[in-house]
Amino acid sequence: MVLIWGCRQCAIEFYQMPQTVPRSGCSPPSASQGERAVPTSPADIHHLLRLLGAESPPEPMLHSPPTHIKPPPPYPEDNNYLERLYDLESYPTPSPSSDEGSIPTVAFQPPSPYNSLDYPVFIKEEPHNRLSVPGFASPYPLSPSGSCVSYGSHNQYLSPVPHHEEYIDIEDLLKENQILQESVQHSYITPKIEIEEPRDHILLRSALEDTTFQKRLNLRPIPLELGSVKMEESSGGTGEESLVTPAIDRVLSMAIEQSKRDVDNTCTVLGISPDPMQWSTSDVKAWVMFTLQHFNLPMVPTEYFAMDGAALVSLTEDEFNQRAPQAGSTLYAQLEIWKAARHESWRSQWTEHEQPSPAPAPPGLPSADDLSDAEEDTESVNTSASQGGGKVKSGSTHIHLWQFLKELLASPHIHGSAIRWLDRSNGIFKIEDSVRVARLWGKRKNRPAMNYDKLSRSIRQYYKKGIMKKTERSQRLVYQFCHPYCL
DNA sequence: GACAAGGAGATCA
DNA sequence: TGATCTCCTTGTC
Repeated sequence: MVLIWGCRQCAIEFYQMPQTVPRSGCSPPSASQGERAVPTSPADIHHLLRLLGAESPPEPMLHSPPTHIKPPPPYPEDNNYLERLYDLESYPTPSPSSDEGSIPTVAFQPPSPYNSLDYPVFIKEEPHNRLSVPGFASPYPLSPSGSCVSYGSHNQYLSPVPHHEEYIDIEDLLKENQILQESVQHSYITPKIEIEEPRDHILLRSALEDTTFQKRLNLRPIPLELGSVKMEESSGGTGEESLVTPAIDRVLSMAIEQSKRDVDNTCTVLGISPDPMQWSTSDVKAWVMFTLQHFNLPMVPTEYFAMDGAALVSLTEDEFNQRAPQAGSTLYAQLEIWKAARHESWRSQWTEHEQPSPAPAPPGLPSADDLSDAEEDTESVNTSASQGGGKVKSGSTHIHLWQFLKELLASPHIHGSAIRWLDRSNGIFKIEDSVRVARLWGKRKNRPAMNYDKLSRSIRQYYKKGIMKKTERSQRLVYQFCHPYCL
């Protein structure tokens, strides 16, 4: 690995590495204060910036000179020596009165073995020409003038930083600056760095767009914009606290965890494997219908997805859109999450504890076959109990009330006049006909004396269990499933 | 009167 | 033993 260019102004160093290239360029000169380069998951920082809605993300500044490298403007008489190489108009200069706020934070690719993870580490540039990287001490001192240097050939800069009272040879300074610019221009042209074509990472997009976990944890959602994430300046924090890496990693981690839970919950509800490759044709149909319903998307004929999981996985997004013009993208994106899930650890947990083939549905819940047959009259199956193959049909008396209510809600063409969704995405539903719902419940449970008073008492028991709750604006006969029971 | 909320004991798998 | 049923009281609309 050879350092090919180092920029003092950006505190970034480009190394020519066997398999890695710096994919994050300098912070755009137009970036406002407080707008910082954003790290991402170890998977791919650049992909994340693109997937966050950026159709034309900022190009890495590898083939054109940075606009902030230009002759220094005239300076006030008491300017610090180090400030002379800063473009005060295009980039914030570290304030002598504060270490925060104006400290540029940029992507930095430290040499291995300091960065075995092979992705940019974010550092801040501190006063006195020192680089500060959590867990990493740079072996390369900066030039005392603060200019960009190639440490491979300019390691003569080992002297302490001179104070501004010391004598400065302006000719040496200008000469150094000239060398710097030539070096910069050369390094922008000569490196033959192949930038991997980013691909949209739908898993992360979906995870980041889902803010339910942030709401539950009382976190403030981070606004995602084109190619960048604006972070609030930390107020009064230390330098390390101002780094966005831990924060964004935490959000990403929680988002991915949320996706894991969603997948697990859907597996439980549908009784299918978390691995789409193992899905049968009926599993595929069940998953498609479940996803369409979950996202309030228009239904499509299940014949369009009459295929097993392996065939489904091989479909392109265009092929999804051909089969479901209004829902294809969502189905494709959801399948991406599931495809990613099969590589994750929780899959092993599933296979260890729950063998899904054949997958028994949770007691009372509609199985995959059930969901694929929307014409089933749940009122007529109240006497059918466990069936062969390990699956429990929807007529089992061993069923929880909340499951039964969801079963009714899943058949709006049959029970829509008795119970219906008001806000499917938030799990809010309304009992339109309390007598009928209670009668259905009593029929299912073989409790002829069941009435709505008793049923509602059972529903209220769910409040303490966190299964259901009253809506924020209390309405009669309106209840809300708590997450994840609303899935 | 219908419904909400909740206490308390009984019942069932 | 947990989930639900059953009965009850109190309060609100």
